[in-house]
Amino acid sequence: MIQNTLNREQSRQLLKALADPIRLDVIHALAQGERCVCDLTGELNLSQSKLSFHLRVLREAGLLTDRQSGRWIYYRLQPDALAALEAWLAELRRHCSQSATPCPS
Amino acid sequence: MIQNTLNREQSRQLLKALADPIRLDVIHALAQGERCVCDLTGELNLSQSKLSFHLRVLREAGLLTDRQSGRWIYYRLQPDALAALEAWLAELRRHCSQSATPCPS
DNA sequence: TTGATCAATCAAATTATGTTGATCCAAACA
DNA sequence: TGTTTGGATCAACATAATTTGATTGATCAA
Repeated sequence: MIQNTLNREQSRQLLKALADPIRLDVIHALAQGERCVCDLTGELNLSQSKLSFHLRVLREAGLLTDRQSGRWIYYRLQPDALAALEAWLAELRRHCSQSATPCPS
Repeated sequence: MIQNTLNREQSRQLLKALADPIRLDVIHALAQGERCVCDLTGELNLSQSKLSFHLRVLREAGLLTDRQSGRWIYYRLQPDALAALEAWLAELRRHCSQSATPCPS
């Protein structure tokens, strides 16, 4: 996530990745700080392949980054992605309160 | 959307509602201001029942409100819902940069 | 080396979501 | 009234996402 303004497709990817209960559990766990995959499986009580699937979705959306150290892999939240979504939301509500011209127009 | 801090389920509802290309088109259209359903079908080139389905999802998530005037129904964005999501995102990135304690722990 | 462990990946089965066309309801107008 | 129009809803179908269990590759320790 380099730029700060998301296009429609980028924001959709982020939103879709976030819109799942298990992935929100992961996100909340990582909001406390970086964690190893093996710790997450225990903490969230998930099967290994299930967690791995959801981590991949989040990583490919740009919400997480990972680093390897020995045989362990550590994941952390990518704050830029969250900030970009925030900016996108803020932009949306700038003009939205304007009333419609009555139909039939 | 009364309160300002979302729980996990509320944020998931909002995110899920937003995570769809057609619904994002609707959201972007309404970000310009209120619109009548009949205008939206034309503007977004959607069948009536399809648009109605997606409007319902957005409305039930709390992202839109509607008002009736004669036989037309006008939808608008609910800025509080967007603001609540923004706050939720901001909270997530507060502590997320802390490194993990190395495994095995 | 060999065996054990961490984690990614795959195919098959399951579940959840979105689409379509028809039908229904209420408001407006003749 | 009867008819038209805007919009919601429904059931059947189509598509997409998730879960599961098995397999694989890489790292490390014995």
